[in-house]
Amino acid sequence: MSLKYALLGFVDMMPISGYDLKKLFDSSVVYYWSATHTQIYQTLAQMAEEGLVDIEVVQQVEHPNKKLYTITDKGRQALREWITTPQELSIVRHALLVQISWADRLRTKEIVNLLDTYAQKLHQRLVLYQEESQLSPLQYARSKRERLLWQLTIDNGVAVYKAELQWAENAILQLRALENSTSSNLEKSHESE
Amino acid sequence: MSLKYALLGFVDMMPISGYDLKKLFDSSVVYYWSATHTQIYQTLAQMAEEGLVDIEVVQQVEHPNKKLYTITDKGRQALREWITTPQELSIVRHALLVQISWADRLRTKEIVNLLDTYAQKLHQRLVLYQEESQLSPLQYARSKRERLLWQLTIDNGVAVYKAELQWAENAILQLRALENSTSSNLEKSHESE
DNA sequence: CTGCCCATGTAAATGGTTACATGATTGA
DNA sequence: TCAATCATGTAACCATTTACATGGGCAG
Repeated sequence: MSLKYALLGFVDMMPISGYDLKKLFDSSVVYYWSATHTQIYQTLAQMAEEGLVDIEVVQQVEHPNKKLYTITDKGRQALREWITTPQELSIVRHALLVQISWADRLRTKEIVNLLDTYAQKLHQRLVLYQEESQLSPLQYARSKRERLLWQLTIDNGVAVYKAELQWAENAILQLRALENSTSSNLEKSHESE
Repeated sequence: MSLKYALLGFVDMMPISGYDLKKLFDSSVVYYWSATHTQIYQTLAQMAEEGLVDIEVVQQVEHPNKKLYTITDKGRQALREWITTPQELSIVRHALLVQISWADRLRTKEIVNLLDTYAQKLHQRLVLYQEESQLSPLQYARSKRERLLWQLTIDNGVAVYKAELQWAENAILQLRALENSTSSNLEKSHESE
């Protein structure tokens, strides 16, 4: 369960509440994992049971009380151990590709539309990352080395999304080319074979 | 739930059993989704309840009986509708990037090791896809157009994994460069700042 | 006075994996 | 005789999402 260790790393930087962890996870810098507040609160509770973190309740007047989580020695040790354990390649679940593989039922126009919508979303995401990588948490890095590591995680997102974008644009070209070649001597044909 | 429609597309090609669907999903051609047999059997049962598929039990002597699933008109309609519905970008859950982001605790050698192990796995996967794309189910495509679409799903995997590979190799270079620049006038230093 | 921020939680459902179970056939 | 293939399933668990719940402070 990687979420546990994603959280633990932040807790190791500073005592922090579940609420603030959620905000960090929503920032695009932590693009490589996401979680709902429900899951974060529950995972933190579980980590406390396992002795990886300690809880300190901070009384507040103008706001609801908050729980600050602090890493323990056991937590620090568990984190270090997990970090060095090789992980399997992530399992791919790519809804668009499921659609593409059965899209022969659609008109070329519709398929191109699917790909184009996808490309637009990729483009938005890319812009977000490239902007974000200039500002924000990267500056809180405690060493040049840590900043490089954080930059690398963003670079990964940029690299992957750029590859997907190129793929989508190229896919559109190939589909159009096929359409032109097969319906070249027919007016507005919708036949597929 | 994309699994339902991934299954439905195959069922629309030919009457097929859960067992054979599992085999298809395990072939690397369907790289974009995976499922255990448990999940496939249960999803098929659910699809039957919803009236998307019909079940025919085939009695066998030398082997256990099997259930052949056939698509219904309702199923065909549901599939077409889902295919044209734009999906959100997949949620990224990238365990290696969680490790990288907290890896300042490790020696450069250990980080490089992580990246290198990852790169090797990517390489294996890439070889698999590029081999597989020549043989196998691609030949069962019912039209030139369908074959192009299936090829595109494989191309996507190849493109993404190539991008990740380049990223990993580049990351190793950057880490080594940083190490050389910061410990240039120290013998075997392990300091990070 | 509307809606967002602060801050945490419970309950229920969905999606997915792992373990356990059966039992005949076939090839090394 | 050992393991794999054929073929399906249940039960329990883990991971994650969605919906529901509370309640004061603060800005437009």
